[in-house]
Amino acid sequence: MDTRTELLNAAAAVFSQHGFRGSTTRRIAEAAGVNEVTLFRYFGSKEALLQEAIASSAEGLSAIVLPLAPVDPEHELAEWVSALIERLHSRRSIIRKCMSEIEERPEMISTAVSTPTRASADLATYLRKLKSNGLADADFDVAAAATMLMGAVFHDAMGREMMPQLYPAASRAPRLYSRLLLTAIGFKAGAKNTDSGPTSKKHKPTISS
Amino acid sequence: MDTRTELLNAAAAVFSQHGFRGSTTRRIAEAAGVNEVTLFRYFGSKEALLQEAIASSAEGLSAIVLPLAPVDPEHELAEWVSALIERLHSRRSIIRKCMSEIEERPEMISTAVSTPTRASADLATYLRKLKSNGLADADFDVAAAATMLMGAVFHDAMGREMMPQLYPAASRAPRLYSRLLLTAIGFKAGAKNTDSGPTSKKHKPTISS
DNA sequence: CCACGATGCAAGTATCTACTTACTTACAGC
DNA sequence: GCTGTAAGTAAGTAGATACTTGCATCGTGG
Repeated sequence: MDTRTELLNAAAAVFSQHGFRGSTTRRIAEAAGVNEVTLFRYFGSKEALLQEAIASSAEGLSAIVLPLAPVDPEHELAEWVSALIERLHSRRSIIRKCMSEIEERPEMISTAVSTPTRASADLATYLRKLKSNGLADADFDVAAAATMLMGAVFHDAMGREMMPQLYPAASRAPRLYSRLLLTAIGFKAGAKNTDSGPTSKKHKPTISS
Repeated sequence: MDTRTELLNAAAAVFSQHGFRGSTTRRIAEAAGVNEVTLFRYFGSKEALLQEAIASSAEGLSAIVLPLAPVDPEHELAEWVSALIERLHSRRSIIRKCMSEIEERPEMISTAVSTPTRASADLATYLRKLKSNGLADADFDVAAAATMLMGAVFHDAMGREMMPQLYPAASRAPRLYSRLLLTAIGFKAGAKNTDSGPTSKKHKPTISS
C-alpha cells in the first residue's frame, strides 16, 4: 500500500480510539509507520488528514439494502437488521467519536451522518410499501416505526458489549426486533407478498381499522 | 454558591462541550470564575475534578419511574417515555462525551452507565408484569421489547436535532413509540388492568380482552 | 552515472498543558 | 489587633503539540 493510504488508514484507526484531540500527528505517523513530517507533506495539516480519513473510512463498504418490493418481510427485515447491526458494531468506536465531535467540528463529520440517514430513509420507504400493499395496518406512523427499529439496531450495536445483560442473545436479536416491529405495524406472521403489480390486492384486510 | 460547587458545575459544563482532553484546567477555572490554582487546591488534579463533576452532574435529578403495577399502560408508558426523552435530550452533550470517552477512561465514566441500565431494567420489569397479568402476549421476548423502546428513546433524544426529518413530531413521539411497542407485544388498545392484586382498583376496564 | 522524487532525520519554534511554588490580599472570629 | 483560612497573583517547570526548515539518503528512470 502506498504511503498516502497507509496514513489515511492509520488516521482513521487512531481517531476511532482517541478522538480528534487525542489523535496527535506523532501517534498517527507512528501507526502508519512513516515519519511525522511525511504526514504534513501529504496533507498539510492534521485537520485535513483526519477529515479525509473519516470520509474515506466509510467508502468501499458494500451498501446494505432492502428489497425494492417487499416479498418476505420477516426474512428480509431480519437480514437487513442483522447486516446493519454487524456493520454499526464493527464501526462502533469511530461512530461514537464522530457523534461526540460533531458539535465541535460539524464540517469535519458531515459525511458521517449520511449513512444512517440513508438507512433510515430506506427503511421508511420499505415500511410505506408494506402499508400500501395492505400487508400492514393502514394507519401506522411510518416515521415512528422506522425510528423504533433503527433505535433498536443502534442501541444494540453501541451498547451490547457495555451492558450485555440487557439484550436478547445476539444470534436471535435481528429476528426478534424485526418480528416485534412487524407485529407493531399489524403485519401477520408468515404472510408474504402476492401482490405483484398495481392490480388486485387480495390480502384479506382482516382488522384494518 | 461555594467555590467547590462552582468548580464542579463548570467542569461538567466544559466537559460536556469539549470532552476530557478539551477540558483544560484554564477553561474550567475561567468558566467557574475562579483562579486556576484554586482548582488544584480543591481537587488536586484535573482528572479527580472531572470524575467528581461527572458523577455529581447526575445526582439531584428526580428519578423517572414506572408504576410498580401497570394500570393504564398506554398512558403510563407514554409519560415515562416522554420524561425520559426530555431528560436524555437535555443531557445529550454530556452523554455523547461519556459514550465516546468510556473506552479510554472506563473508571471515570462508570457511574454514567448506571442510569440507562436502571431505566432499561425498570422497563423490562414493567413489561414482564404486563405479560404475567395477561395484558400482553404470553410469549414475547421481554429483553427485545425493552431494547426496542429504549432504542427509540435514545435515538430520538440523540438524533432528532441532527436529522429532524426522520422522526415523528416531538409532541406525538412518546405516544407513538409506546403504542407501537404495546401493539408489538400483543397489548390491546384501550385495555387497562383489572387484576390489581388483593386490593381492588377501580379503573374502568373498557375493552379488556 | 546522474538527476529527481520520495522519504527519513535532526533540530527548532511558538504555543499549550497540567501542575507547583512562593507570596499577597481579604475577610471572619476571637 | 491578631490569627487563621480562603482565595488571588505571578512566575516557573517539564513535557506535549502542530508545524517548519534544512539536509541526508535511497531507489528508479533516463
